[in-house]
Amino acid sequence: MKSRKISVHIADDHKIIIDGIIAVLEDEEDIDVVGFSTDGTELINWYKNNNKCDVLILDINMPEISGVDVLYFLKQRNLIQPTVVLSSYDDIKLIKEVLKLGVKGFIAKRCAGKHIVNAIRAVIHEESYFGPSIQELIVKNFSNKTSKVNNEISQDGIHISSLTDREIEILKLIADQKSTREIANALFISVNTVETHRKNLIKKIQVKNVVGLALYAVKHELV
Amino acid sequence: MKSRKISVHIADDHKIIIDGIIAVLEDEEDIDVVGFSTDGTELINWYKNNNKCDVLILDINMPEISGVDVLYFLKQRNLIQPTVVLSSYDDIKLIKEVLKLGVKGFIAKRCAGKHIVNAIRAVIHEESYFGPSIQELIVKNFSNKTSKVNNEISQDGIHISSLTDREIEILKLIADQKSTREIANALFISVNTVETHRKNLIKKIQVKNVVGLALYAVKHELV
DNA sequence: TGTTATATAACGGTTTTCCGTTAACTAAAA
DNA sequence: TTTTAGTTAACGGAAAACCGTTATATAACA
Repeated sequence: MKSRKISVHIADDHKIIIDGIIAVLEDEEDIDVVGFSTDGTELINWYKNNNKCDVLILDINMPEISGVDVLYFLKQRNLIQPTVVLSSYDDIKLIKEVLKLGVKGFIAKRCAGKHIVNAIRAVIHEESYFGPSIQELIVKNFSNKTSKVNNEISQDGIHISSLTDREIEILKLIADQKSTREIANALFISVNTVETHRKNLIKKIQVKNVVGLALYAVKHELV
Repeated sequence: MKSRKISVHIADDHKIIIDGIIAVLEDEEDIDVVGFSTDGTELINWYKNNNKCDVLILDINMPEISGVDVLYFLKQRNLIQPTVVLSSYDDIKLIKEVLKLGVKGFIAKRCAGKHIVNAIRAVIHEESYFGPSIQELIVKNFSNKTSKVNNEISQDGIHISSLTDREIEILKLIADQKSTREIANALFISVNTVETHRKNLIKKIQVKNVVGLALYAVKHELV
């Protein structure tokens, strides 16, 4: 009656995390780590070489080619498969994006290792698994849906989900060292409009200046 | 003839890394993980409660109280002990700083897990252990000591070691969203001087504006 | 003893950011 | 159908950042 082991590929730019996850999974008899990648390019090449696994453990924040980029690559080739996404920070927008890409597992890195095991077992059966902090976030997001306090400050600062798409777009460009004029030209809007957006961002995020915006962008992995 | 196990405490704000290291160390019969902390405050409290371990595995980049802060705390209380420092980025200034604080082990997180085991075995015997990339960096730093190309651009951008202490000090304050006037007041120097430093920083680091400086500061864990 | 690196400071001019406020248009939601 | 959220836009004034350049003092180094 014993079925085949679950094969897992791990992608993370920190080798130490890969080794850690491998070590955690070694204790699980039904799970087998069949490969790993330390950046997005490596992972994509792994797929291009027709390698396969049952579950992909995917870090979002990798240099050059990010985890999200990899997911878009997989979607393009109809290779989307059971995946557990790892992220340093909770970000409801990111969760929504990877959810749309068919990802069912989502875990913050600060969570304990056992959650990875749970997540693997869940996604292999097409079930969803969210780490504890993510669950909270989703619940909060749903309950806030109709409330008017969406833009108010929570105990740990404003959440990125309260920024509009346009604001995030402009925030990214600011964090890319673009001046207001450059942003205006890039988006075909007025300099005044960009200034308004910047002003609103500074107010919403509650920082002092563009430096604060850049730090926020880094923290939420927008750069 | 068999001696006591080496007791280890692990401090890292990513629980998943802690669990990973624990799993890696589980395979080692002579090493025992006796505790862990997910931030600097927790770790300091652990020491305040008179807990002890043979080797401390210490992540540098933790929120609120950083690994370096913890080392200063330990130094103040003459509690400096065999320590392996973990860092996401190589930074010769950081290495020098922790070396001065008595740290003998230094590993980049991108390194494989086995290096941690090697490092633990080294520092417990008062020997030094540097991960592969760190070794390279140290060698490069020594060979560059007398050369004049110290400030030139390497393939992956300028290295933090080419910034002076004062520049790093000012860079930190800029990344802390302080204005030029605020920095001048804080350091009891002229606004003009701070502007000169900022200008030099932008030129040296090859960025466009303060946003670029902030990003650089984050990348090199100065914030 | 020159040479170099570092920290300090000044200055005039330009550009950009910052701040408050107002307002029009649109699409979606109550 | 009003209300709300989001995007767009404008304006005037203050503050800050940016840029090139120059210059002095000091300490360390060759």
